[in-house]
Amino acid sequence: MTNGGALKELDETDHALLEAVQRDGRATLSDLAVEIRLSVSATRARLRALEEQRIITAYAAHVDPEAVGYALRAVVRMKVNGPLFDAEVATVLERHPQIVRCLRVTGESCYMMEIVATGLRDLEEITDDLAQIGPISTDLVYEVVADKPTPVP
Amino acid sequence: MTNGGALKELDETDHALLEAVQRDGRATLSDLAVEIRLSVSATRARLRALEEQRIITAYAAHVDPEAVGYALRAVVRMKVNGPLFDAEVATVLERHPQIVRCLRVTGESCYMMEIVATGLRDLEEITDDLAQIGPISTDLVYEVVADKPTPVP
DNA sequence: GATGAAACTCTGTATTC
DNA sequence: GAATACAGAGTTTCATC
Repeated sequence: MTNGGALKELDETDHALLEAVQRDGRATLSDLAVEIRLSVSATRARLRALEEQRIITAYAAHVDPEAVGYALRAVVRMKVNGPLFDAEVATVLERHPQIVRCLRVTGESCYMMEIVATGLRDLEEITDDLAQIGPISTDLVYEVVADKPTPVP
Repeated sequence: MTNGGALKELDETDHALLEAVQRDGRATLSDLAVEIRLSVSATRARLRALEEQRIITAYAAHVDPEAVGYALRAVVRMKVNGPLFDAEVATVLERHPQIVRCLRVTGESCYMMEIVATGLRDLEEITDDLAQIGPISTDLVYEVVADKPTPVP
């Protein structure tokens, strides 16, 4: 029987594997095997285990928003008065795929969102929608200074 | 000669390809070819072009921070008085891989950061370091409500 | 965890529309 | 620009040690 969920301690080799596959998600098993100094089959077994334990949650290509036409990136903070605005927020998130990230955080019931937009007009449309839910404050992003993978301690 | 950089209009097929490869970064060319209804060689040509134009910037595995021991996630906003604190910020980013994201934004010369930490003690160590650069405000993240790929318009 | 053989995938080149 | 086809190299998979 396969063990789909049980958490095991991650050893140094697992850490190296996670590090490698975050750096290059398209690396072949053979590449990874060389990197972590294991056979291909052992590498595959470990990678599978990490996937099945949902430690690796996905593999994805990164697309540069600017290169596909989003000249702007903004951070929007939104306060909500009541306790549960999950439904309203979910609706807006579904309506606007350009809200690429949304966090619910402490401090005056805030949501923090990251939005990509083709221009100010485009951004305004989304923020107008958000402002219906609660008071917002919008900051434009000058630069993504860092966007790093999860470190493996 | 190959065309490494020139920007071309992306058509529907390119959009479908970007969408597919963001959803599954490990999909084989054959998989992608089926999905976008093109031959393998045409699919490969388009994927190459997207990579060479730096529209696809990377492929990466996503690792769940919680699953590798980071119980906490925090958003830290930092104000800096002077104009260029890039060097100081770069140093802290290098010293703390747990600062997984850093944006430079409008509004009182702010940096916004996302940090993963094993606990409050761990988080405190990083925020103490940041507080040396400028005044900070820290919010804990209750929930990552959404983390979506770049939409292709 | 390693090995090796079979099946599959990728890459480059050539041909045709 | 795209489809088809072919071959060699590389990769994955699985049974076996």
